Amino acid sequence: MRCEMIVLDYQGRKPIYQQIEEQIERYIALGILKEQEALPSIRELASYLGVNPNTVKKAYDFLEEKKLIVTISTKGCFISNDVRQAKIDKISEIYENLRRNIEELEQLGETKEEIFKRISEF
Amino acid sequence: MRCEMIVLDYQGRKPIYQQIEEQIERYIALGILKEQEALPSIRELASYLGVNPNTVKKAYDFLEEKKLIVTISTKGCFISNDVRQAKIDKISEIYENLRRNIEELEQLGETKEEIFKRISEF
Amino acid sequence: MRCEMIVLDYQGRKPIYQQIEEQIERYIALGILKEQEALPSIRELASYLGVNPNTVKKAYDFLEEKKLIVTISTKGCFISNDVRQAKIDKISEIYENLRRNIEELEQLGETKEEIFKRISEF
Amino acid sequence: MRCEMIVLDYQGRKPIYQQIEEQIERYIALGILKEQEALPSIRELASYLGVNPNTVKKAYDFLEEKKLIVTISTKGCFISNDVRQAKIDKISEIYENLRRNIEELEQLGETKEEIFKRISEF
DNA sequence: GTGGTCTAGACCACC
DNA sequence: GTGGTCTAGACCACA
Repeated sequence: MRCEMIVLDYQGRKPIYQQIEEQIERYIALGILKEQEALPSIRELASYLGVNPNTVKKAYDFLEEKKLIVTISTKGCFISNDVRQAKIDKISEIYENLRRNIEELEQLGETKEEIFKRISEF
Repeated sequence: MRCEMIVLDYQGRKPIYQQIEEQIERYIALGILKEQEALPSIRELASYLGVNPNTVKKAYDFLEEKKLIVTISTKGCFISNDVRQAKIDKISEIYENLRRNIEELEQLGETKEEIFKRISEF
Repeated sequence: MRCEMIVLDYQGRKPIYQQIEEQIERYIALGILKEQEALPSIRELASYLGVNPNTVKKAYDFLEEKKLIVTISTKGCFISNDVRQAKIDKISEIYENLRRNIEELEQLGETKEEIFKRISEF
Repeated sequence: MRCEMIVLDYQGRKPIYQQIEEQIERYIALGILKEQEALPSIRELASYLGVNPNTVKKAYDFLEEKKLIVTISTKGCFISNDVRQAKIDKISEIYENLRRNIEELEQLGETKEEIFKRISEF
């Protein structure tokens, strides 16, 4: 992974570590980051982004907890061997989002027909 | 508006003032709160919810900024005269959300057909 | 004076009594309200505007203090016999405003020439 | 920005947060505060001025709303990247003021000639 | 009674 | 260290 793939928004409420975490997670789900691929080292990414190494560490820790990456001492961090589940989870998550949005539109008076029409125009 | 219409979740990361704000916004969008209708006074709602008046005031301030309510000093706070635009904006916002979600699903390899199928099952 | 000549803005920070006071003062300076002319009674104006009589009373009191109106018990309130001074004061006040505005424009980098040009285009 | 640049008037009706807000806005318009420049931290300014941190925060919040400053959580508050529009708006606002003042003077019987004469004497 | 302002402090997450 | 949120109260002008 190249450092430039991470873009931070310093305004807004989302913590930096979470932005890093989510962007890497997204790249994995999209297949842009391949299994076993190396990630930049904590200090390299931190230095590139101009943030504290602890912040990058925190992001990597969360990703490791989700089994999306593995840390190999003295070698660095790598995308896990198997990230299929991650992809499936991400898809479910988005569908759940979709469901909630449509529910809300209905409560706001939009009919199922109108909603489908708009969606098919995307 | 009756105080009981607001329900707080003291756990979770969402600030209290934002919970109040979002619930009132939602009631307005749904038409449950009518134009010109009075809101509970800051003190009354704060005391009912067991929170500080400043917290309620902050919620009301944000709603006023969005032109959803007007506050008349020494009289109280009221739903705005014309709340149609707010409803339209809310609907657009959700559709935009929907669009982004579907786009992302496609990037994750889901076909339009699969997506439509899932949606119609909701 | 007719009650409809007073128009209130319930939003905004300016107190009601002060809005009433300033509008009457302005009408006097402009010569729309003539010397010796009768004002509406406190309760009449209050009832028309939908405000508390105390609020109108406060406005009238301030005007009386400035010698712009006189209260004659059991008869009502009238514009004073001589309001020339009021007019002169008002003009001075506006010129002072003008002076401060131009000073500020100069500090913002506008030259005297530019300012004069803009003003003559009004 | 140095704290000493803010001077408060504890008498008078103008709220403290608004005094802070207006002075900073003014320094920005005058170019004394440069784009991207750091502001004093909320705590630092509050402590220097002897006011509550919330009061300073309120001023900063309003400035952020006007897009004059940006706040980066855990880093501090900074003048925005592009502040030109703010300056242009400020100038327009003052010219509009000027226009209304002159209009009013004319209604009070002053001729354009008299007005110009007085202005050129400033 | 109402909202507007402010204090003196607390605790939190983040960096 | 920073800003974000919140408390528990105060006092004020206004109506």
